[in-house]
Order: sequence, then C-alpha cells, then structure tokens
Amino acid sequence: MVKERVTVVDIARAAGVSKSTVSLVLQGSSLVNEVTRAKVNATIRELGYVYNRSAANLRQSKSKIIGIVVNDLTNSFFAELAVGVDTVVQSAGFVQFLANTSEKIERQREVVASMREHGVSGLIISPARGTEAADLAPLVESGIPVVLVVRDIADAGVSSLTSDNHAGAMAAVRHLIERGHRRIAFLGGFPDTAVFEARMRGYRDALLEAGLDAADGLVIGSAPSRAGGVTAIEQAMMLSERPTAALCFNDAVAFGVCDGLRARRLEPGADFAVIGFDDVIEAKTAVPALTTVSVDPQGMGQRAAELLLKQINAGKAEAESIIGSVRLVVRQSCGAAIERRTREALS
Amino acid sequence: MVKERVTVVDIARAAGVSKSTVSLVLQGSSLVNEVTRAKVNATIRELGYVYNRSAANLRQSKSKIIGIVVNDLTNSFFAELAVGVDTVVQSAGFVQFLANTSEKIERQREVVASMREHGVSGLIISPARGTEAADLAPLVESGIPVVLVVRDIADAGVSSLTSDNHAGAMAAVRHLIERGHRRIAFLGGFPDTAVFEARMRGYRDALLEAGLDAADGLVIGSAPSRAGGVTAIEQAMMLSERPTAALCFNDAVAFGVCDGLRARRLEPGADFAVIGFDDVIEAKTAVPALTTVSVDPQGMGQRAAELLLKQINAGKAEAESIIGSVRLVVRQSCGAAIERRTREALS
DNA sequence: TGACGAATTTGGATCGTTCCAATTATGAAT
DNA sequence: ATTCATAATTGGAACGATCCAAATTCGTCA
Repeated sequence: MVKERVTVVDIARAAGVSKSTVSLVLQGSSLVNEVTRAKVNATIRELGYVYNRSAANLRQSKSKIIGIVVNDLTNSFFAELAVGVDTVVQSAGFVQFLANTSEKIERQREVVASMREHGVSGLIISPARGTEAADLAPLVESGIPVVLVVRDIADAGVSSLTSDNHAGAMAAVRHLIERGHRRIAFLGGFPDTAVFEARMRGYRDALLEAGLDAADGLVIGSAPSRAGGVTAIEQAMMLSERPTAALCFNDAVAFGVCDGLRARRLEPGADFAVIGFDDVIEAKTAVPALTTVSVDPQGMGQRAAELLLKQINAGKAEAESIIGSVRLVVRQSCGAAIERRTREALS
Repeated sequence: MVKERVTVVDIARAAGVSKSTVSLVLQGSSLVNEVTRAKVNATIRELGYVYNRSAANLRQSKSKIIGIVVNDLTNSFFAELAVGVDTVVQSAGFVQFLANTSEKIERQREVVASMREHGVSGLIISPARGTEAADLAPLVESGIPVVLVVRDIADAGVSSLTSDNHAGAMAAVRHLIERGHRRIAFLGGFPDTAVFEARMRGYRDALLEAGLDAADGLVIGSAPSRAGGVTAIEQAMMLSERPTAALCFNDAVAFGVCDGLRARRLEPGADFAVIGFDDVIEAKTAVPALTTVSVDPQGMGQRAAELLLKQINAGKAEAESIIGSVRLVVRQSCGAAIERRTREALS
C-alpha cells in the first residue's frame, strides 16, 4: 500500500547515471548531453517521480513561492486582485500562496508567520484594517521583499501600490456637479481607514472647489459591502434636505445604494445619481450600468506582482511607492447617458 | 545586510541545551521540563528564530499543508467555498494552499503537480470543466487523500461532496408551478457539465410531474455569469410564446436575468418570476431579494474540509460520495412575497 | 601518439530539522 | 549507600535535493 518514495537516486540508478546528473536535468541545465537528458527524462516519467521541493528549498534556502495575503476574499475586488497576481507570478515560474485574513490582525500575523516558515521569496499584502508599521517590522527586517497593495501603511519602509483615490473621488464629484447636482453625499466605508480618508478628502475638495458647502452631514460611513450601502442610503434619505446624488466608497456599496433606492421606488440613474469606486466586473453588466472610478483590480494585482518580482530579482531595492492612476468610467447610474439620450432625441 | 539564518543549533547553543531539546520544545512535547521550555522559548524570541518547514517536511516526509483548487475564483461562490475550507483547515493546524485554474485543464494539471511537489497532505478540488477521471488517476494512485467538491467525476475513485441539484431544481420549479406559472424557462449554464445536467433534469422532472410540456425550447444555455444571464433572458424574450418565470442555473445568472428584465422595463418579481441557485451572500440583500436554492457555499467548504481531514487522519478511507441537501429559500424575486403582502393587505 | 581544451559527468559535503537509542539527572525506596 | 524507576536530555544518523571541485570522456590538432 504505502509506496516507496522515488528519489533522484532511484532515477540515477535506473538511468545509469549519477544523481548529480539527474539533478542537472531537473533544473534544465545546458551542461548535460542531449541523449542523457532524454534518457533521464524517460525514466523520470517511467518511475512516476515527484520532485521534492522541501529538499530543494532546504538546500538552496529559498523557494519559488510568493505569498499573497488579502483582507477579504469574499469581496470580488480582492478575488480579482489575487487572480491578477497569479497570472504574472505563474508565468515567472513561481507559485502563489494565497491567504485570507478576514480583516483580522491576529490571523494576519499567523498567516504571515506561516509564509515565512515556508520560505516565501516575497509577499504581497493587502493589510487588514488597523495594521500598523510595527506589525510588519519583523517581516521587513528579515529582508523579505514586501509589496503593500490597496492600503498603504505610513513608515513601514516597504514598497506600496495604491491608487489615486483622491483624484478619482474628485473627478467623480466634479462630474456630478457638472450634471447640476448640488447636494451630493459620500456613502459607505469605514471612516478609520486611509482609503476612506483619501476618497473622502477628494469628495470634499471637489465640493469646496465648486464653492459648495462641504458639511459633514452628507458623509455617512458603513460597512464597505452591499448591505452597508443599503443602510447608508436609508440614513441619507432620512435627512431633512435629501441629497440628489452620491459618490460611494466602493462598487459594493454602490450596488447596495441602488438596491436601497429601488426599495423606496426610486430608480438609480433617473431619480438619483450614483457613482461607485473600483470598477469590478459586475459594474459593466448591472442595470443600470454603474458609473464608477476604475481602478482595475486585476491590473493592479499584475503590477503589484511585477513590482515584487523586480525586487526579488534585484536582491535589494529601495522601497518605492506607486500611485496608480485611475479614471472615471461614465455609464448609466449617474444619469448622464440618459440625459444624453434625451438631448439627442430633442435635437 | 544578509542576515545569518538562525537555526535550532544557534538556539541550543544560546540556551545551553542540545538541539534535540530545542526540537522537542518546538513540537510542544511534554517530555521537556517546564523551566527548560521557558528558557528555550525565551531565546527563540530573543534571536528572532524562524522555523524552517522545508527542513521539517523533508525529515518527516509530510507537510501540514492542504491544497484547494477552484475553477473560478472570481465567482463568489467559490471564493466563499474557499473561505469555508480555510476556517476548518486552519483550526486543525493546517495551512491552506489555494490555487485558481480559471477553468483550464492545463493549468489545473500544473497546480496539482506543484502541490504534490510541496507535499500537501490532501487536496480539495473543484475540477475545471472537462476534467476526466484519467486526469486525476496519477494523483489518486499516489495515495494522497482527495475530495472533489461541487462537481463530481464518475469513476475517479475519490470522495466527493456535491449538492442535491436535482431535488433543488425540482423544488424550485414546483414552487413556480404552485404560484400559477405554466411557461417556465431554464436559463444559463454550460450544457456539457454534470451540474447543468442535474439541475436541468430536476427542472424537467418537475414539469413532467405536473403534466406540463417540457419542450427544449425553454432551456437556454449561456456562460454561468451575470453577463450570461443577460443574454439568456434576451433570447428567452424573443420566443413567440414567452415564459413568465425562470429557474436560473445559478445566482450570478439570476442577477443577470434581473438586469436584462429591467432593461426591458420589466420588474423582476412583479412582472416575471426568477429563481436562482446557490444562495450567495448578495442574494439576501439584492432588490428584489433573490429567491434561490441554498447550497451554502461556506458550509460546503467546511464539510469538504472535514471530510478531507477525516481521510487524512484515517490514513486510508473508502471513497464516499456525499450529496448535501439543499433548500429553497423563498424571497421576493419569484413574486411570492409580494403576493403574500397583497393578500394580507386585502384581508 | 600525445597533448590540450571543451564538454560531460560525478562523488561527497551540506542545508535544518526530526527521530531513535542511549545517556544522565532526579528522587524515592530499600 | 545502593538500587531502581522515572524524568529529562542528548548525540548522531537520517530525509532528498543542490553545489562544488575534481574527474572523466571526447574530439582535434600538432
């Protein structure tokens, strides 16, 4: 029942060469003769040999693993991010070790420790809420390349890849103002995160720029989820002076806001303008199609992976902070397309 | 710059004990004296020691890794499944190695091979479309415990955990028939999968049972995604005799169908009944809330993980096929709740 | 034929842990 | 003081790959 493990020595014996030669074949060295290589490869297949990475890692004290830890895998933004990372990591001959922290610092500590024990060559982290520079200190001191994505952490001394949340929010609010809206809400998200802070400042700055009042009353936090969007819009509609438009913390919130609007017999787009943030895949196909600030999660994952690989290959690179640009994708949920259609019909 | 790796020997030297004792402490053996243990643990922390799992795995020829491979991580059903697996795997002291195949057989072969090389103790696989028993043969022969989830593969000789797709579909269609619908469509999904087959048979059997015509015309396949749902309902509405209700292949398709309905100024629930399949988190909060057949993805992940752990601990267990039960969750998208409310208002 | 450089091949030594059998310390009982 | 069981500790020998320096083969040219 219990099969004997087939090792390089077994291959060597069966193929009539030394284990060193087999090892050379395994790593595709050009030193070995073509016919020897063929013979070895044949016996490898024949005996059903399985490479033992633990042994190799031990000797080389490095692995071909890169770790990615995300704070919420059930959020499709992060699932897509992970997929983006995977595509480039994979074609560079690494394998991805993906862990989910569910926003829990303690769990994050565990998974990072586990990854270090497995000897990952680098780590891409979308930190859990509340992560501080001190939490990452032992990791960065160890010299393992780390790239932070989505959420940056001040003074952590590692590279990061975030998106230009401030500019994106400003662009969205400017667009709303151009369309004639004056009471614009900012809905959803946890107020104690850097991303919320940046998007909210962008919202506020656009308001100020247009000489509009930027009172706090129209900023309503909530969980950054669909359900959170529902509660946020409900709260917003209780206000004595209701908003006529909203920039949402992310697309999930925006979808929730649309749901909540419909529950009050208001049609998103026509009766109330809503803009999301992220541009997840569903944004395009939803009805009405969601106007949103596109941050391209897959592309972000890819760029993060490229940045990490660069650092791994460079041995030691300076920490660089990249702020990815972002663009407003105007679809239907902000009412623009409908108005255009109306205008065309009139002309 | 390059730090010397701290090993058990360094710890041993610093703590004034032998490396064997340190090893004993590391694995929490009761053989070691309390004060020695404390001393060793102190030096471990002091020197910033990082356990080397590659070395341990090599020696014990086994790892505390379990692998999970899913066919589409951007589908939240599978993301939730993975989260469910993670919770139980983690509390059993294993770490999860998650890979995404994007429905590609070739990629699946690669990730499974990679996992074997890393010496996973077991594997949970949601196979890519078109996977055959032969593809898994080398894996099962190697004696690594494998559990198939979601999609079963005939004669693969491994355990599987699927859900009762046939019964779920029947229950949904029966419900639609009770509500007075006579022209019911089955929308979305790839017709060449076992899951599609089972759900479609359930749909058909319920129709037959009620003496209704089960012609092929109302069965319309598509990609099992939101976008696929949009195209499927469009096709359905082109039919000369339009359906008044639809059972959808999964929730993503159902959401797409709702979108498509709205694009034609039809309100899902009120004007057209739609039922989904899976019960992903958004089903509850969507507007209208989606009536759907609940398969509880997280719970499924948990049960799959438990099944796998049982097999790992048992050494060698018989392959068992578990078919999880499933229940219809009636919400608003099938019109039921609205009618009930109407009835109550009248009474 | 012998010499020489290039192309191939090879035998240890080694990575950091665990396991085993054996040893030493401890303390109670005689 | 001696014996004996128990508790605690310990030195090698693995595990399966890679790496290095050295050895072997080969073809070519003097």
